[in-house]
Amino acid sequence: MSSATSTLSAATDASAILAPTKPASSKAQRDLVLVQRILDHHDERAYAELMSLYQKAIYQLVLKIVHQSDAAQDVALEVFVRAFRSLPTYKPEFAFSTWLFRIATNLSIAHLHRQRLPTVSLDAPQFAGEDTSFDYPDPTPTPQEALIQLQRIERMHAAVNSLPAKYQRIVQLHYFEELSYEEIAEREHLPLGTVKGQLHRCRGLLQQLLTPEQDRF
DNA sequence: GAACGACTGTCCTAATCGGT
DNA sequence: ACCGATTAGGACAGTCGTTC
Repeated sequence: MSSATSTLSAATDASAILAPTKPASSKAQRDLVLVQRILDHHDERAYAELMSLYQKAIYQLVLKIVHQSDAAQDVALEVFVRAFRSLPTYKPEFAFSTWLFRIATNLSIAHLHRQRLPTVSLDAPQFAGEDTSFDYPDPTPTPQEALIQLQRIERMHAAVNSLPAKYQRIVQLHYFEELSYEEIAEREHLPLGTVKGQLHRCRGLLQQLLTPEQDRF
């Protein structure tokens, strides 16, 4: 048994349940028992019971935030997956429901961030009248914008290619293959500080290479 | 000049608190 | 019970001083 599970076991034994800091409601006690059955015996029926108890409420909470039924179903499912995976870290001094709803809220917000939905100020003119429909700008670039973007990318590649070979390598790994500093250090057998320092110098060099003469200083 | 590592800053997730 | 606001903590990126 993990130490986290042990901690929960110790905290949810009879004395802890009977004498918590705040008197637990009957629902909270029922939830604790189910949680304990999952942790101690990997009881799938307890898992299913907890899920059926909160499925509808979690879905409704998520739906309120993400405003899309399909996405709400996905996020609600993710909430249960995340919750049961993190169950050993759950602290029984708080209601299981509070903890679960907190996870649901956070995952819903994270979902919105992933969607990168543009935000609209409540002070925006469209709220002055009765029409509360949103008029989002079309994110698709125009042909001119696409061409400018392409030229920028070509300039960037040319600048990277003019760097010393060892710098090219870590720039390639970090910015094009999106490896973290730690992954680069591991792959290239370099100390982490070296990777950070080299990328720091690379950025300075690239800035010089990409800044036109007349724009400097 | 380059390598290194300590320190600092930023972002994200989870936890907590207080109000309704 | 629910929800918004705030806080804590961890992970990661970035900066800078020291050493070679």
